[in-house]
Parts: sequence; C-alpha cells; structure tokens
Amino acid sequence: MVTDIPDIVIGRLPIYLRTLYRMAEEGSKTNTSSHDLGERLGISSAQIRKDLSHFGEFGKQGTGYNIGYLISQLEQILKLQEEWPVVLIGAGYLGHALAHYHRFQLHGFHIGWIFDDDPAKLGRVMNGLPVQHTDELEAVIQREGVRIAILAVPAGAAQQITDRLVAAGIRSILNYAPISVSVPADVHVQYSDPVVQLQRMTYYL
Amino acid sequence: MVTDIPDIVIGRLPIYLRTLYRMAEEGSKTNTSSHDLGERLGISSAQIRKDLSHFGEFGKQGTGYNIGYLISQLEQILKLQEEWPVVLIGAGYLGHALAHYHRFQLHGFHIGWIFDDDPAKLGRVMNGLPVQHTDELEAVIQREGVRIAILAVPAGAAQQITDRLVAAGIRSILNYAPISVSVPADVHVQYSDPVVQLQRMTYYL
DNA sequence: TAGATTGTTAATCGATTAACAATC
DNA sequence: TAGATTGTTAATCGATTAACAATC
Repeated sequence: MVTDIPDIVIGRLPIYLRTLYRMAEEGSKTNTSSHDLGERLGISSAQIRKDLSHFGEFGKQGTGYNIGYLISQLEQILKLQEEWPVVLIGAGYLGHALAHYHRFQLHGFHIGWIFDDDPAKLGRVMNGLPVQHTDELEAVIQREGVRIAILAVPAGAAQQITDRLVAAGIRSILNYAPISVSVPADVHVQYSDPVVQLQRMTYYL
Repeated sequence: MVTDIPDIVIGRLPIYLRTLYRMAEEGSKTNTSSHDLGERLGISSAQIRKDLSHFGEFGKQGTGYNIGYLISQLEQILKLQEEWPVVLIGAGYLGHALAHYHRFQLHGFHIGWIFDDDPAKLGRVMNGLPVQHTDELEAVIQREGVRIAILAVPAGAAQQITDRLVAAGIRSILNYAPISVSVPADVHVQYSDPVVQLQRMTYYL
C-alpha cells in the first residue's frame, strides 16, 4: 500500500497540508471534506480522495476528515515530525533572504550553516549565522548528518557544488540556480528558477 | 498547429531555452540535437522533438537544431523578445532579494515598482526603487499597462492583494506567498512556496 | 553514399474523473 | 431514517515513448 506512490501525488500532499493548517488556524470547524478542500485548491474532490487513499483511510463517510488528524497523518507520511537540519550555499541576495525566511524554522527546517566562497562575504553574519567558506561543506555535512541543501549560487558554480553536496551525503536539494544539475537517481532536486517561472507565463499574455 | 498546447509543454520550453543559452555561451558548437539536449536535461529525446513539433519544424534531419535559431524561435513562442514591466508586492527579505535579482533584467523582466503597506518600509529604496504604498497599486498597473506581478507578501494578505491585482489588469502572478489563491481562468499563477518545495522532498529521505 | 537525426505515428503508460456501493 | 461523504473501481483522458520513413 505504501509502495511506489507517484511523485505527482507526493507533490500535492504539502499543498493539502498547507490548506489544512490554515483551516486549523481559522478554527471555524474541526472537520473538512474532499469537496471542501478541493474547492479551496481548485482540485477535484475525486483526486484528493484518490491521493489520500494511497496511504490509508483517513476519513469517515458522511462526515469527512478530522482536520487535526489528517494534518498529523500527512506530517507522518512526509516525515515532517522531526526537525531537519539544512545547509544553505550562497550568501548573495537570495541566500540572505532564505537565511531569514522564518517559515523554514516554523515548519521544522533549520538552516544551520551558510557557505560561500566570495572572500568579501566570509564572516558576515546572517540571522545569527556566520558565512563559512565552501571548503568546509563536506566536513559540516558529514559531521552533522545533514541531508537537505538549499542552493543559491550562480549557474557556473552549481554543478560542481552539487557534486560535492551529493558526495558528502545530501539527498534533497532545493535549487535556485538557473541550471539543470545532474544527480544520481536517489537524490531529489526541486527547481526554483524565478526567470523560468515567469517565462512559463508570458506565453499566455 | 498553435492551438491548445498542453501547459506541461509550455512549462518545458523555458528549460530548453535556458540550456540553449548555456550552449550558446559555451560556444563550442553551433548545432545541437534532441538527444544532446535531452541528455543534459534528463529528458528523452522523443519528448523534446514532440514538444517542439507543436510549434513547427525547427530542425534538419542529420544535423539537428541550430542553437541560435532555436533560441530565437523559442523566444518568439514564449513572447520573450519584448521587455515586460513587472510589479513587486512585498518589501520583506524575499521582496528585497527579488528586487535585486539581476537575471530578471537580463531576461527582459523589468521590476519597475515595489509596494508594501508596512509604514516602516515605505520610502525605503531597493535597487533604486522607492517602496510605495499598496494603495497606489491599481493606479500604477493601469497607467503602465503592467500584466505581470510578483507576490512576496504574507499568506494573510495574498488573496486580497491578488484580487486587486487581477481587477487592475494583472494576468500572470509569480506567487511566493504560502497560500493557494483563487483567480479567474484567464489569470496564470506560478507557485513558489519554499516550504512546500522542501516538504515535497522529505518523503524520500 | 552512409550515418545521423528529424518529425510523426501508433502503442504504451500513467493520471484524472465519474460513478457508486458502503456506511457514518 | 435521510443526507452526506468516503474509498474504490472502471472509464476516460492525456502524456510519454518507441519506432521508423524521410531526408539532410
């Protein structure tokens, strides 16, 4: 039952979760339904039920899903009930913003180290963390057992840094660099190139 | 032939384009092939040929695609040969980074106005632009005919700002706010919630 | 010419949706 | 009970891939 879930399904779970958190905050009700959720997300109720059914039965006929219970189940599925240490590479404008992004902390992602190789940036403090030289990447990742990295470096540096991250033990990379990096099959990369995201919409203008 | 292209195809074109720009920079060859491109992107050559075939015939049997020509064709398809004015809403850390993101300018996206409603931020200058009050959103968008917006505001403000953007004429929104916004069918939203992007990968750890 | 590679067709694969029995 | 809503099945829809004739 928990074998070989389509990645596109995994990708929707955080969206469901995000909406459930909001419903919990609003506090106006303890339950929701696939129809209710779907309407808020612009997704069909059938798809939501199908997605959830990959992992178990979380609802009740007639009454739908208990919001708090569904949140805890999704957190468990996505392994969000522990704190994940994260390394950030790149201390430019984007790195600076990510170092201060308070929602990471709020959701259990703890950026604990910032790296750059620009001498002008070394030693600067961002949100309490000193910018370290990328030379120390491997030592930190191995010592701390870090599995997640955020890449905010120029395109030219991205592949080389990625290779080093992967060799040191990183298995998930959030990549803001404008380049497709090549990684082994067991490493996951999420791409977030702001230019690509805009270019994808101009077609429709 | 140019009717009803799947959005997933449109979404890959900027990725192809990005790789072609890099090939052009490298300058080591004037031509490429679907196989060559596919290898760099981790995509099958058949998919690349199929995607391109929605728009015309850009290659030659035996020799593949001329890099410069394919770039200009993709730019034309994606309407990237003009400069697009962009409004940025939200002058927090993320807004600050986006205001300084030099690749926007490089690719024809010109952030011309920054808005926020926090009195502490009004008047601050970011990359040469003063932070204006959101009250002036509509006037600017209409006067300047802006169609693209970047949203970097808290979740609580996002839907209300979105409604105002859409009413004023915005048709493409790059949304960094952690919420699914509801928009009319002719408005496109690209979501980029850093937390969601990380949460999507922890499942595999 | 021989080798390479396109654009396209048909087959395959996978994802979404509609429908409904089960049941709260 | 009657209404609501689940989880699941089967049907539909859409996207990817394999294969190949055409041709540079």
